[in-house]
Amino acid sequence: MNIFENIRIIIIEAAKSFGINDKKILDKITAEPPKEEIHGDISTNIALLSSKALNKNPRELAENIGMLLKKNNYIDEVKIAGPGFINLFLNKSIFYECCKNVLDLKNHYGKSDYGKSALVNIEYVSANPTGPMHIGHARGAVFGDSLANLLEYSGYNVTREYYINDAGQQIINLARSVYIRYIEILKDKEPIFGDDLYPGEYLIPVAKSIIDKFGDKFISLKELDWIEVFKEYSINAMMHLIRNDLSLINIHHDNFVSEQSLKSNGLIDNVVELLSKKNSIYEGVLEAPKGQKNDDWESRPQLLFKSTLFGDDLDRPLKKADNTWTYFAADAAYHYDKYKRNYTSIINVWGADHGGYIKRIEGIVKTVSDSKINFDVKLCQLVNLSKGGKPVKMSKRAGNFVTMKNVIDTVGPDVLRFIMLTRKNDAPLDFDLVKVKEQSKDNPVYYVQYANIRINSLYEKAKIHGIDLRDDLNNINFKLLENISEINLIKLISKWPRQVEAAARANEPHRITFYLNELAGAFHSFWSHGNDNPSLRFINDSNKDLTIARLSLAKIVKIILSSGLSILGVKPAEKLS
RNA sequence: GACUCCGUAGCUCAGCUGGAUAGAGCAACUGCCUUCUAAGCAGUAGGUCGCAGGUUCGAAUCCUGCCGGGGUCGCCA
Repeated sequence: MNIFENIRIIIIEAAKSFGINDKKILDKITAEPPKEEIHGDISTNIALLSSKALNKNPRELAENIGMLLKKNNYIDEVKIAGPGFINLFLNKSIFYECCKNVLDLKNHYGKSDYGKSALVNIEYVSANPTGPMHIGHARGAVFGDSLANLLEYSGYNVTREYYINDAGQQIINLARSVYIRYIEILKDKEPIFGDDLYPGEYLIPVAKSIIDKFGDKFISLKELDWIEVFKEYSINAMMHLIRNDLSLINIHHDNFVSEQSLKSNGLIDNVVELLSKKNSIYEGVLEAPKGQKNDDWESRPQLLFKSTLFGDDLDRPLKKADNTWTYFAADAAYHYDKYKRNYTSIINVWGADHGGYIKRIEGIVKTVSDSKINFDVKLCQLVNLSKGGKPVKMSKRAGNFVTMKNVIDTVGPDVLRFIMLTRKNDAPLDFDLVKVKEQSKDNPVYYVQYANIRINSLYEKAKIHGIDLRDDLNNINFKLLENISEINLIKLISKWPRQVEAAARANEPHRITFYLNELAGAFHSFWSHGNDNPSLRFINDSNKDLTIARLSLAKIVKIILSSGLSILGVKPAEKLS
């Protein structure tokens, strides 16, 4: 039950009876909570939107529509304000019905069929298989996974996908790095790594596993003869490592797509053929890059995609000088493949450093789909890691970068996931390894979790009074909840479904975090009133009906906390640690 | 130089895809512990929404141009 949607339907009916049938206007009619409480529970812009079409003064029209709306049982009072807003003051009964609805639906309250089972593909993480995940990867991973949860919760059919960059130079470098470790072990030789290689010790076990299987047969062979074996073993080992890291924060992709497989199964040829048919590629010569000296720039005709048609500053090459495909060509094939798999929406979660890459891929998606599918790229900004206020410096060259696993070992998976969603994706995020573990109201994780812990303690207290909140209670009289703090809490509860929908529409899971913070705040607020005024405590020995109503309210909060946290991928804390 | 994100209270940030007198939390100040856990709550104060135009009934939000900050800009992946 979404009371805002219910009231909106009533308003639309009213609009129709005033002769407003233009779908464009009807679709724009809002029923939303006003910023200020004194303006009522729901505000609608219907009069402002339709005054022109009806050729009437908006305030006068608002008066007339308002009189009609007032006849509805759920609407106690109607006030016209400003240029022609209609403010509705709802009868409390609708909010009490909403409470009952939550208890009936339990963790289904807030779920919707908003997405109408549309197929959505979310590609996230896609870390290069050259080493363990570091803390920067974690943000995109958590964001993407929570977005997937959010969209599933909102009725979409979601595929969680990982694109494995298992081709190209970096994989050769990876294989060479493992070979150096191989030689190190077999010949007891000090390893020397070039600039592009990977000196991390995590490659030693990979070399060992190759020795276990093949012995020392590669020592005397030329690179050409060992490189493929080393590539395969290294990629498999690194993907195993990454999947293991991901499972620590409960991330499991449905589908892994290999860049190499796109190259070998001819999909690139297919997409190039299609782009050619659509007249989107040509043989051309790019200008030398501006603003930087041309060290080895060579002007030559090459196969280009017309990405400038989509706002890119250059048309982008599909083939390198050695006649092999570029990374972009493979990625074009990858997105063509997604299109062919019938997704209606494609969402990519990338690091902010890939911002310049959006337009060319958007161009590909638009071209191959004739602009028929939704395409959205969510960029995640940097994570500034610190420890007790001191920045943690990371340098890959020195090899002292902080891995995601390090952080999980320090703060736990739930804290990591929660904190990663305390900022919107395009804002930088501060992550302090000490602060996130503080048990104080400054720490949003504990603020929210503590609400759940308090409710758990209520469950225990209730048992002593012979009430088992795990059961479905009958005859709950929500009307007894009349205190302003209770009403505020109930009103916030009634907003949950529309918050979920707004978050899903914007692809912004952080809104769930902010809502939960607000919900926890409203709960703490009421709880504390019990300190000042014993008659406002949840458990009231002299009034069992009131006690049951209040405990049910607590149960409702627990249900929503649990739903919200499950979208974030965080387990509710059951007690203080 | 181009592209992109950001600029909102002293600090950290929200702001429901255009709504009303712009909101939280820190920090500051004032109260609240014989308690269902004070790991919390109530209250006070704090603003030219970077600047200037434009679009309309109405702009923090959309458009244009500046100013300031971050990021990106390979035949790398």
